[in-house]
Amino acid sequence: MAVLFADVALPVPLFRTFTYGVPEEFRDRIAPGMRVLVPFGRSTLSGVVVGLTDRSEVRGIKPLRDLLDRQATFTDDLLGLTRWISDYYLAPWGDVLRAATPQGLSIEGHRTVCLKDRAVLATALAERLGKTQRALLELLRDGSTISFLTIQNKLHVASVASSVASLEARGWVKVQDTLKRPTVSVRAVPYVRLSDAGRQALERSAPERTPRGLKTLRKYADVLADAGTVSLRDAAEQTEISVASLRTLVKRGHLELDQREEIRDPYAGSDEVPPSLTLTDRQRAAVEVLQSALSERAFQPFLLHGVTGSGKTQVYIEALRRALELGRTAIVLVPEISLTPQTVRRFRSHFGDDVAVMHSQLSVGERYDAWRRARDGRAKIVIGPRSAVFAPLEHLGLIVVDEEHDSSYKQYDAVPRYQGRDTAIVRAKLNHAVVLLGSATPSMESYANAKAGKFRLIELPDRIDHATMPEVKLVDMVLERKRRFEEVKKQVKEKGGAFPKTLGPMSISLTMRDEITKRLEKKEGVILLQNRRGFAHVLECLECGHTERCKNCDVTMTYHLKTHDLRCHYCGARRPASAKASAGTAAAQACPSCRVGEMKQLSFGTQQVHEELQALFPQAKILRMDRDTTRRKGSHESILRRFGSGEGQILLGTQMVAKGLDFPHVTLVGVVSAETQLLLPDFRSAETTFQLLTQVAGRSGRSTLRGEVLIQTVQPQHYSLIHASSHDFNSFFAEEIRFRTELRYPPMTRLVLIEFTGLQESAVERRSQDVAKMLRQAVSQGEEVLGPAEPPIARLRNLYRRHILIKRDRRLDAMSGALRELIVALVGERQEKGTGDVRVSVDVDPYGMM
DNA sequence: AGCACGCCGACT
DNA sequence: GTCGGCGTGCTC
Repeated sequence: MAVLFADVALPVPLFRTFTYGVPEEFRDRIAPGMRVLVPFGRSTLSGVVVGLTDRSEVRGIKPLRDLLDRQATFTDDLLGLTRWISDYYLAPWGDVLRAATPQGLSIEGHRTVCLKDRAVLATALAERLGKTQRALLELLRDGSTISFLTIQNKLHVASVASSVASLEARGWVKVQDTLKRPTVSVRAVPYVRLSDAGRQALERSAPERTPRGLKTLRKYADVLADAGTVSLRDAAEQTEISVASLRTLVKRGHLELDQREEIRDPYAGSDEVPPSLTLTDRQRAAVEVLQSALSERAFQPFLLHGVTGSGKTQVYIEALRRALELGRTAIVLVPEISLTPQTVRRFRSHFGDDVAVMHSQLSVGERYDAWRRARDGRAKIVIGPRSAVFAPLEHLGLIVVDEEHDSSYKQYDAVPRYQGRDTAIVRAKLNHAVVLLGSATPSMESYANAKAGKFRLIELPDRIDHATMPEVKLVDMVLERKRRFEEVKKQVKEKGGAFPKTLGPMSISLTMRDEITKRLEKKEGVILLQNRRGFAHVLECLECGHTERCKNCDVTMTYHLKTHDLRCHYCGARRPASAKASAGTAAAQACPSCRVGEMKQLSFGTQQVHEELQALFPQAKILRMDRDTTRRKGSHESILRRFGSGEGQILLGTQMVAKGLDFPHVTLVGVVSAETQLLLPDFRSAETTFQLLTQVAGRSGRSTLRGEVLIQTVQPQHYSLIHASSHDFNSFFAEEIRFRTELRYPPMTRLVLIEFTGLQESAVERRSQDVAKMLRQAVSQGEEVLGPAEPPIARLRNLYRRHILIKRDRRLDAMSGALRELIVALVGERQEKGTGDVRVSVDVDPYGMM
């Protein structure tokens, strides 16, 4: 076949490819998967060749401008995979390919303007000009060349193109197309460390009386205590001292500087001797099954359900070893939050430089190098978060998805909104590879698949070290409040004085307080989980713990302060906040269930819990770990190190403390409020609650010391809590799947969420109503349209929001027909930012629907 | 998405 | 009479 035409996918919101002519010079080496530079309208874009042909019907074909690769960036299987994502998640293929392109390779085209001749400036400015044009000339006055984008930002105009065109037509300015090729190269970077002189200077002055001149140095030394040599940039970032100030310290001789070649693999050289693997019988059996699947070289999906501490990672490692022995490569997907140096070290200790790590926190150069190592076959295992599913490995034999239930596998905030785990399964299918999903708390989707025989189920029901599962107790906060009340009453009686208006902070119950006290006395560690994601407003009865749920959707209803009503954000149903809402008094609302208690809005912040704890245990050192305290690089590890070394007795944190931590001295894990998760207005709230509690419970008693877990809740009778406390996944699954079936939620159905946002609420409402009407006309058997409804966060970043939810029967194939056409049209619609405009986005298989 | 084309108000 | 507002349509 004579290669004359190339079909190119471009990053534009169009569900089609474009055909370009292939110039003579490229014909012998162009191949699908290569990136090319093509003229598109007035601009130049970088796209990907997805097909080559010798004939084309298309008229007005332009030749492509340049071939950007010697070796295809995308292998055939990645073209197929991205194509599938494009079809399934309704995202333009070009957008998917861009998301799969390593950052070091993406080429951005810029159009720039400069004065044609400085002499004409005076002439030009003398003419009558529009204000944009005049401002533009002023910017160019000094002869500089500026990109369109920069001009638009500086002049605060939406588009500068017409003004430029007008100036260009009169011959005053010159327009150029420039392409910024990323320059990824080896470069030297400055490193700093404390000099002897600096160390001595610090030793001479007592820490508490540091002279002003040494304050900065002291801060440096404190923050980077045992870090040794760090790059200047990292040092500045971690100490929050400016680079300039650090350089001053260098000048004074307190710090030393040296140049090093930039280390592109930040994990290199950290290899340790691999801990010897002695597999339990269960683990060995699991590996055997995987081994035989690997040698069959056929697509086979597995679900590895192993309780916390059952040694899933060892199974992964053994399976990886077998895959490599068979001459195949592998991908290990881990949740973003778990991709710590610790995790990486674990794999590197076994596979050394065969491992490449892809991580969003790596620099562009590091990421590019990891990508290239995989592409060239120098790395055989790629570890990374969701996006590592695009690792350019050939001979792919195994994909491991650790913590497969983790919601971070779903991209929700950008196109393509793909599910990394599901994409991994498809990739494995395309490559005749084995995919291994692992979790202590499998997602409903995966476990249902296993039960249906679509996945092969491997169970690891025992903890590896014969440690017993911790004892989990539910603390009934309604009872605790009564206890507290009685206690206060007693105090008032004994000591006299007025009865306090409030009972004070109540996030730590008496039971919890007593248990923490015991641990502090025994010098054992305590981990407290304070999940603060409960930002949706929920009303709860202080007496019986009752919350209002939607009759159609059985999700928690969200309280709206302004209108004083409760709304369901799935179907849009609303009703007054309280049946007998008191007319005059805004405060007291009686509970419709027990008729006694008051419905109150719940909220506990991390800060508040921290203060309360500190007041209860003034002598204890409490370490906080949440997004605020771990923002800086390395602070995550530093907090954990301090806790591990016994410097802090209580570790208080968000979800972060639930995952993978292993501290033998921890014998108590406390959950401040199970409700923050459970009451989220989301059909998955029971599932995520079960998962979170099981994960966090696994942190307790990781050694010979028996662990205990206390979960504070106002609904101790809730099945997700009961089954979490008895470590009974199967019962939880059975109960939850019944609920999902009854109310038609995944995995029994598939969802598509359509979101409308805009500055004008009326416009958003109108548009969503119109679309809902059209969708209702387009649906067929087994499909239903819910909404539009106001989401719990009804206004976000100044934009009003509405949601439409489409439920489709699970047995239906991928969307097709009128419904699909309609939604594709929505995605391809112009998305302007004007006042009256409404943006539409589509999310297939959505996760959070807040 | 960009960008051009094209039709209407307000400023020289 | 032009400048520039954004509605509509196209990009191989």
